[in-house]
Amino acid sequence: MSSGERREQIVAAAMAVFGAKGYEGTTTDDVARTAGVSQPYVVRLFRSKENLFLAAMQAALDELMRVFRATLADSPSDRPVAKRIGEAYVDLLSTRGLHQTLSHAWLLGGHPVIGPAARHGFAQVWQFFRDEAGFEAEQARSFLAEGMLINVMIGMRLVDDYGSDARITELFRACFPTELPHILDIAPRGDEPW
Amino acid sequence: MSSGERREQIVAAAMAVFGAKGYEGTTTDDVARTAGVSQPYVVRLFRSKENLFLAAMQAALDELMRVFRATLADSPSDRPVAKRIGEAYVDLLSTRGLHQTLSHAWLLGGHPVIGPAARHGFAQVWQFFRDEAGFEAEQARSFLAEGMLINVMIGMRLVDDYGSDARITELFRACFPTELPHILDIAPRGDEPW
DNA sequence: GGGTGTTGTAATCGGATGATTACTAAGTGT
DNA sequence: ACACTTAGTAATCATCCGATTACAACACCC
Repeated sequence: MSSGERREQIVAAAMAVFGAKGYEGTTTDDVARTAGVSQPYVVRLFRSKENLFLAAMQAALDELMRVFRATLADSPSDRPVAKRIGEAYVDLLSTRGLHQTLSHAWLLGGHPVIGPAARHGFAQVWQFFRDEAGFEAEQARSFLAEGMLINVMIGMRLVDDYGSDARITELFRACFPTELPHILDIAPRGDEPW
Repeated sequence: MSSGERREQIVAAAMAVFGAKGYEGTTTDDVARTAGVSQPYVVRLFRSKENLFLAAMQAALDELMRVFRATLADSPSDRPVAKRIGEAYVDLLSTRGLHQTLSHAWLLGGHPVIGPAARHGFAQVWQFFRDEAGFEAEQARSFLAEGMLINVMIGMRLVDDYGSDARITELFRACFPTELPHILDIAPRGDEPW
């Protein structure tokens, strides 16, 4: 296999594992095993764990923006843009680890290398909503806030309590009045690592 | 000093450090040094790092609920409840690490011990908004979402870019139309550890 | 003033982990 | 056949970290 293909494979594995266990909680060996290669090879291809995380974070951002732009592009325009982008965001749950890798990155603001990269990526997302999607500042803020709540609910594995805890069930119905079955279908659950 | 007082002191230190560096990113020695005691003593008082994190998370939740209930109790009622609780939440930024310790906890859903504790704590917060504050489900959801966005902005150290990045400046003005100076005053900045 | 419990530390251990080194195997061009 | 590059691993190293042990200082009580 070419090293380029291996890199992609490893980045996908890194996104899943970093998302599930966080930056510090993940070992390069975890990623290597998930990708099916040896630990030293991961380090050699990415030079350091820090670099590997940056690659995973960037891949998550790239995929996020790609899907958002595609959603804007093939616009049926029979339904509001915000609704369609929101659905696209939820559909991205099938790209394992994407939301949570970003969530972890957002919390690493104090890290000397990851922090600035995270701030830069976040600013790009804001810019997309304002300039490309045409949202007003207020709408962009509200949209981001909803996204962060979804990230938290996913990261906390709240789906595990859906149906057994009345409060959680109510929260899910408030968040996803229409897409609930889809969410329950594709959200990561407690059976995943950690 | 009594061991009870020491515990409180160490829990406060743990909240600050866990908030800044996350669960896995924090060492028991970090917490010990911040609290001004030796590392073995921290381990002996809390039995394990995991237990120490649970104590810090619980302390953050207790303080959060205490302040929220106090805000409800001494109600001037000249201003809407949601506004006053929102301000109380921002004021809690002066309790170093509270928001971010909770943020990290919310992302540890896959952890066999911390995960269930986090879900339980989160459900309690939801219950407070619904039963004690009298919010409708929709309002509670929206309120939680705003809180999560604030947590992310704080954890990312976005304040560091306020004034130098136009997009970030705009985001802050959208989030805090009135409280901006106060936020810039009390939010943790890049000069803190990590 | 010696026994007993409490607060606290120094020293250390064992396992984990990121990184490095040295090596193998398989192309690829000549 | 032979040099050279590329993909990949096994073995190992140095460091870090959570936990344990053993011990010191001090208070309180009788």
